[in-house]
Amino acid sequence: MHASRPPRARGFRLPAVRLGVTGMEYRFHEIEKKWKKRWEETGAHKVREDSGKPKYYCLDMFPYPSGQGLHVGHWRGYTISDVWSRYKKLQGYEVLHPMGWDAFGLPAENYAIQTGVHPAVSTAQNIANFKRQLQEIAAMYDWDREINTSDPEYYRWTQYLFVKMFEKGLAYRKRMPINWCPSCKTGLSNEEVVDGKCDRCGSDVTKKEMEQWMLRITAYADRLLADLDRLDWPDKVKRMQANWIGRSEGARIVFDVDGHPDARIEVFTTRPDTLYGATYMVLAPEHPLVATITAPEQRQAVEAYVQETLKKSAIARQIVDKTKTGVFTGAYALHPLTGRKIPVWIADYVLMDYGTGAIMAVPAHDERDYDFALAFGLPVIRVIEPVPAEGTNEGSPAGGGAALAGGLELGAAAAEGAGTADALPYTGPGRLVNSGPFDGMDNEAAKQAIVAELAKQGRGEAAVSYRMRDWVFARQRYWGEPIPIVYCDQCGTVAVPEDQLPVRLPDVERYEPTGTGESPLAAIESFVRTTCPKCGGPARRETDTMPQWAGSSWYFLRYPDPHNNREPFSREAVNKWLPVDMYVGGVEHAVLHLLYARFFTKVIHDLGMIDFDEPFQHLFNQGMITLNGAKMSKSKGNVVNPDDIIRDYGVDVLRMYELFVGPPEEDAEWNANGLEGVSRFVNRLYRLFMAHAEHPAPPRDSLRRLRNRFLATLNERMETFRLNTAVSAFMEYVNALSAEADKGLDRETLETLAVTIAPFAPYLGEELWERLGHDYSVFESHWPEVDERWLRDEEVEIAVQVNGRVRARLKIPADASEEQALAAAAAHPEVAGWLDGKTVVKRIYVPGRLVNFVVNG
RNA sequence: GCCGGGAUGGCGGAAUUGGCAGACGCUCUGGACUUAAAAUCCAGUGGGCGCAAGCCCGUGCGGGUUCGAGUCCCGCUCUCGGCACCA
Repeated sequence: MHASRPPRARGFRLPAVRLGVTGMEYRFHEIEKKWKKRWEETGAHKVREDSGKPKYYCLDMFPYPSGQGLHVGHWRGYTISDVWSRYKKLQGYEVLHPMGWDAFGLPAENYAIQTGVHPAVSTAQNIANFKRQLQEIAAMYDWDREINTSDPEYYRWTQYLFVKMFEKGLAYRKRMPINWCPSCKTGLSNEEVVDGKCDRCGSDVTKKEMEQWMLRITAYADRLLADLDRLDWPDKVKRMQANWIGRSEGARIVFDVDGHPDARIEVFTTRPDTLYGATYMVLAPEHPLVATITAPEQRQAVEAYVQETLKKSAIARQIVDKTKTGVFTGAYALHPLTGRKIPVWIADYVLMDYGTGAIMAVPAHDERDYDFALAFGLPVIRVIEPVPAEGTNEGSPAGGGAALAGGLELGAAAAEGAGTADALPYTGPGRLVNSGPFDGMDNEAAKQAIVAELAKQGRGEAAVSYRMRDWVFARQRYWGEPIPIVYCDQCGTVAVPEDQLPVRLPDVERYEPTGTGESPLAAIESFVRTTCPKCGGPARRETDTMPQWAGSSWYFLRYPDPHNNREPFSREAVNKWLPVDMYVGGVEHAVLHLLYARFFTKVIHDLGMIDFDEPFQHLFNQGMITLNGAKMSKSKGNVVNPDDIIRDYGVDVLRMYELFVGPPEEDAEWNANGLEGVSRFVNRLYRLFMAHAEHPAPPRDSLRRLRNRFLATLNERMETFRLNTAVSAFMEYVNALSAEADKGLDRETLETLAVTIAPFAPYLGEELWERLGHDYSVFESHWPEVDERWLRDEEVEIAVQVNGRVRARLKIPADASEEQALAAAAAHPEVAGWLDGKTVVKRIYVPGRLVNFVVNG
């Protein structure tokens, strides 16, 4: 808990307290109230489609409106994006900076199960509270464009997009094992399984075979990977997505099964070069061939093992200690090139949903296969021998280029390395042995050669596999978009036609699952029973709903045209505003949301509905705010409520502190003293400004110089997104102006201050701007230009070093020649002492920076 | 295990392409104003030695390159993320 502070009197002091004749107290509550009202009246935050200005789309990741409300950690991202939006507006852009609600989701449904309050009701309440809190931020959201994913007028179009995918074959049904909670009697998504237990009740999660709606995201794997290159995103996020997609190149190889002429085992491998080292095969326990090929005497053991595996959840199967288990099927595969008999096993270290669900095991060159072979006494055949690469000489301190010297050391290095490189399993590069016609071949070349030979015989081909799986798109939950599909005995699986959308979520009495693994919708007869859109005969509705990720996968396309009731968006509006220029949000969505949104965008592009195929040009991940080193959360009891801070310090101070707290992309610890410091600064700025606003002084060079330097510094810090140092720049500038203030401040200094502070502290910016006599909003003005002339000095101070140590500082003309600078430096009395009696062997001059004399003796 | 980020005063953090380490803020100390306090303003605040001028040390640790390294290279330590039987 943060130190609770006594309520401050500052904000509540009512009479205008005059502080001498020069200034007034900064009464933020009055100022906030005044400008809030004015913005409302003038429609200050409405986007003007016809302004003719260049567009800028600055988007926040829209929140799930939880019952917890916002804390100061949430404020950080919203502040960053709003400062950026306002900055862009002052630079002359028409800025779209919208906000909405990712309003479907499990918490509302769980709340309904506990209390019976309809999710629509609790969600509406939460949205009202969130909206109130978000309006406190003073962000320039255009609330006319508010989006709610649980609104039928919105999810109608989510369903529409699903239908389009269904028509394209991108949405399909598949029977597969999913996570299953035997106590809650419901299927669970991976997110709902924590450490192998049900997030709701804590029971051990098992697996259950169920029909699932899937989206064929793997069809886009290549493009999702390749197009990352075009994005201006943090490397970390790109890397996470690339890892998630997990492309690997290799080969698909077909093995015949001895005594089963119809059975063929297909494997995927990245190491076709090790084909001659395959000493056994492994099928995933769920593999369809298991039932076919298992020998009668092994059947009992195999079935027992399969049952045991199915009991484990995917999670439990992964967090085990990796001890290898498995059972021999009694069947033998035939090596595609030698015809050698290879025993076929099943083991849970082979996963059904990666590759082909079967592998050729090469224990000599794969750690997992080696462990398994060791555990079950299977043979190990070495087929790759390490070869000391020529020309490399890692031990040489001189680095590359010393090929001859390296060659001489080669013998010793090879002998030394041989002992370790001989050990199995060996996964490095080398030369083939025990591989028939391929012996002696480099293993990389052998990959090609062996695949070519297999292809010639029709027993294999080059192949690419992805770690990423297709997207399980069905949930057995109430509070989500109904999947718009109807099952007809005559016509089969039929999509609900466009003109019958939305399929509305009906009211239900009970939100608990039905017990059959179906969603609560299955219990509503009036919902389930329908007529087939094709033949008009009796039909049943799909009762599963979409996952929470559905609505957020395209919401950014809706903001440009949020009230369109004929289509999800007009092509023209979306092509005008998209791609999003700046997307601000937490890194926790690095993979799921951002990958799904990219996938949807590409699909929508391929449907011909939009011209671009990447939604977010620039992504920025803000760091979290921590308190006592931990992420803020109500359950941990370490939240700071923004309402309290606003009451005591005002909105502008909180905004500036959210930036000043640290580099925006890094986590930062909340510190009440730091907030106090920012508050002091804002008050100092206000007093300084007010002391001179009535009667500005005539301009003078020292102020011009300060102003232009400040602007140049600020611009640089804005453009590099170092917003914490941008706040520092204001502090430095105000400190410098304070030192000059006894001679007065000119009007341009004051105007610059008012305009540049406005994105950070919009209320204060407006107030100061008005105080200078303007009768229009500061945000209708322009970000000031830098006059380069004032950035140059006639005189610069340089450091004079002797042997790299600073011995004196010296002012010289900025345009001094090297000779002049060196002469002046050598003549400096402090320096002369250090040069006395020494020989100067080298002189370095870095213009505007320093002189260095290298001496010896 | 694999991939990646980070380590700078009492604290949060600044430092263009290698060029005056510690901007800015906090904390603390002293002073001004006040009957007093709060607020505000002024000065100081990395460590050591010194009356002082000043000198020496100092950016996680050990090496290296360079006239010069927080920054570049090699080898470590600790720490924080992500992935984790993906064939």
